[in-house]
Amino acid sequence: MKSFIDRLNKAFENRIRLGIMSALMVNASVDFLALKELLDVTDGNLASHITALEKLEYIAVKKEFVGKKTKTTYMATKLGRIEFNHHLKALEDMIRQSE
Amino acid sequence: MKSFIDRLNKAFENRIRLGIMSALMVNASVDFLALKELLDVTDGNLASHITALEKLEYIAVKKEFVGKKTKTTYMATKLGRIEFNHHLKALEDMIRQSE
DNA sequence: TAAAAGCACTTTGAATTACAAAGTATATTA
DNA sequence: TAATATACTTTGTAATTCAAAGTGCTTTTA
Repeated sequence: MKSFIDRLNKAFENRIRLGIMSALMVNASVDFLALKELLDVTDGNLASHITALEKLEYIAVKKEFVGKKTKTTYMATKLGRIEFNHHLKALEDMIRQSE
Repeated sequence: MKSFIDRLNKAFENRIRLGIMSALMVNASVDFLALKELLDVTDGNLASHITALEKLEYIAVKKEFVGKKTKTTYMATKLGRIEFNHHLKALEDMIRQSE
């Protein structure tokens, strides 16, 4: 039998990654600057957490041109949504010690 | 205005400390061995997380004699319960992006 | 039009955190 | 009495997190 904490996803343990995912769960897409302001982090720090979530394929990046400038937006992938919901369920179960 | 992630309590970011607190929220008291088995961690690791929560006065230790042997049990303090509930509320707010 | 500033990063290095393993003291069981 | 168990502490390392600085491009400002 798996313990409660093993069902928690390590990718979402960090508050910033949790914040990124939360933002991308309620908003179809969010850009870099908005995330940076929402989470109040340095851009280097944000970029590295974004990269971590990207590598896991929990979030996807879209780069498009607005005139000559690139605009980068992020969104949760299907997998990311599934895993995040699992994580939340595991959290809930642990807190309520159900099962 | 405080961002969502600032309202999360760093003490509860780690999964093991989160697990300890969860266990102590639903059980009046839990002993070392039970926590160790519940969380499936080495005793050194568990002890250090317990110490961290103790220093913050989120949990309290009770040592009593059962015959000649000491029995150690842990329980959440009033402060610990308050802070944990705040943390859960902050988590919820962040996930639902309310406020 | 040259300089400054903004955006979205990457790289670097350092501080913090988390962890296993080993050691300790006491008590119990074989 | 030797082995095992409990509840730790100590030590050292590995992993994680983070700020700061640097980069390349674009836009704004003087």
